[in-house]
Amino acid sequence: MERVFSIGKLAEASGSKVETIRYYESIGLLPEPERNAGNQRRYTPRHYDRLAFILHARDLGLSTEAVRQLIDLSLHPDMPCRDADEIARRQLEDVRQRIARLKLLEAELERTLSSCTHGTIAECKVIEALAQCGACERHHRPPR
Amino acid sequence: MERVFSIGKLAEASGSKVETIRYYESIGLLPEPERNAGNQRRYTPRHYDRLAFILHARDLGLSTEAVRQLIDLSLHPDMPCRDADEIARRQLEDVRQRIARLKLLEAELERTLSSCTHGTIAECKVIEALAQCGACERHHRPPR
DNA sequence: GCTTGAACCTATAGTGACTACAGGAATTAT
DNA sequence: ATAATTCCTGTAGTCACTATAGGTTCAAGC
Repeated sequence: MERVFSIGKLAEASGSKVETIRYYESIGLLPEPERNAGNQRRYTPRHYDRLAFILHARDLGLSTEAVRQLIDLSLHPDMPCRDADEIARRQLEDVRQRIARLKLLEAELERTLSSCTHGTIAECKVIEALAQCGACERHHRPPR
Repeated sequence: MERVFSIGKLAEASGSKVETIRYYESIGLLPEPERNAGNQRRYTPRHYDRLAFILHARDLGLSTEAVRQLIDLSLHPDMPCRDADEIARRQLEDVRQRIARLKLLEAELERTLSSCTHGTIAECKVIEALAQCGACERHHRPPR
């Protein structure tokens, strides 16, 4: 007999939530587990492994769609791994862009904050700075 | 007579979209503009300024709720600006955490990719690395 | 003045990735 | 045996938009 456990235990062990697990099942990322006599889900360590994979990949910022692709790939072990590699590479590209973008925002918020002298709203630089452009990336110009 | 312009022109000038502008009106971030004889919205430069403020703050990562708070604050110019300052400060904190988090992910993806030798899926390190923990921050341990 | 096509209108539904709730049934602890 | 907890399904809500349908108005060319 194999060790099985409830959805609550799986949630606890994986650091996720019961609802999230059911959600992953509903979108087909987690296989439907066996049920006990009372219709409750019974999970095996293989479910834990799959869930850990999903959670980790999501944590890394991959979309559920990317995760689905990786799972599909892993079910075809004799295919070349260029595709999995490509997914990771695209993700790295994306992460780097997000970092660069956030650093701009950080600088602008710092600038915004350092100019605040804690007077009244009327002379508050935070709101003023937010109303202006600074290192802003959107391309717009006031209507003439 | 004041210069007025259509929602399309406002979208173009601000670098946003017609639908987004109507959405901001619907959630009360943008005041309802006047309408012309044919029920079409006519905007003034003041609308442009407000919209630019919203878009810029959103760009900086503020939630629409935070933007709403800032707008409310700006309508009370004689209040102390500590509140506006606090909103920006919380946001900076948040941005810094996101950067730190993304840098961990970047390192892990780099590690993942550098170990890929382009064999078959069966020996692919990308999927393997994603299944494991590395610099992962979620707290979980396999079920015993 | 008329026609055509672009831009506008409202209302509703869809997105992603969950989260929360209602109203029960099953399990576990005492 | 009873009470508390956990589980079930199904539906609706979240955020910040985006898209679509089906209709009206506007601006330009003839």
